[in-house]
Amino acid sequence: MKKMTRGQLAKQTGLTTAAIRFYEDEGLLPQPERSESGYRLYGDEYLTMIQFIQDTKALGYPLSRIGDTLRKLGEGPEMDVEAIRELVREQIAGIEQQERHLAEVKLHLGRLLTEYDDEAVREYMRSFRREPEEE
Amino acid sequence: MKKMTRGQLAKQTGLTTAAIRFYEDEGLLPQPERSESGYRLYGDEYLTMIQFIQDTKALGYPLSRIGDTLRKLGEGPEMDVEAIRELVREQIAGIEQQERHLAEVKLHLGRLLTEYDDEAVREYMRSFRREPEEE
DNA sequence: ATAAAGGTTGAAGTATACTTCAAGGTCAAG
DNA sequence: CTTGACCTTGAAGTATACTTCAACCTTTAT
Repeated sequence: MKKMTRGQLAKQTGLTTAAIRFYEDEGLLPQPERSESGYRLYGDEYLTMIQFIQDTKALGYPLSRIGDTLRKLGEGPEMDVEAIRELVREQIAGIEQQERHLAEVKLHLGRLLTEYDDEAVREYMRSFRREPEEE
Repeated sequence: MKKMTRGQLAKQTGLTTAAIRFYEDEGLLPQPERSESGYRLYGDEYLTMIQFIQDTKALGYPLSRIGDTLRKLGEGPEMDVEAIRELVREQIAGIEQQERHLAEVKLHLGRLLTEYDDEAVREYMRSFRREPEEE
């Protein structure tokens, strides 16, 4: 398998080299192999891990938590498969909660476009303004 | 209409009083009316605005952008209704993109639970580990 | 063989979103 | 009429997630 330098990995993933370095420093990514001269050599497993980081970040999880999960996933064959499934289930539950929230907000906004006329939109706008001050 | 103090508004919205102050300082919320003694008095329109901030923040928008939108919404009756509809459409498009992304990630994770057996899960775990280094 | 492009390190800087501190004024209850 | 909860302000501090700087070494192309 061909290994990548940090710059190549950055290009593949859309991250900056500095961001990859940061993730390594924070323990989200394990230290990769090095070449004779000290260059880091990243295998394809780094693409998988970074994909996981990007997906999970999009769900709003902090890097600290992502790092925890990622380290558990990498713990090795001695790790309980059921524990992994549980991690995955948690993640899915989080996604579903977010889906419900999005649907709710979307419904609210959508009504402005479909069910209401211009006067209703003006009304909505008024709810964002201070009422006329009566002295 | 009864007005609230900052603490009451905080309780209603789940924010801290310091966060509300911060939003005012940043221009997300307009300066509210004051009592004789200088206490801020918030009307119900602040509940609407803070709900909007919380919804929009959940979509991943930065406060700066939320502030822009919120100020436009509050600009007054002279603002073009079509411009408001356009803002709302943009917001909905953002939600839909996020929904698609969530569905994709969920599908990927879901397959681990339903379609694959323990060996497949182990395989997935292996993709998070460095391959054995051959010298 | 040299120059540009890209790699290495330690360390400091930035942006976002708040929180916490300090020092004081106000209000409602007992 | 004082105590405690809550309000005010300016200013500094914190957490997260990176980015940028400086100084130097390696690889690739001409």
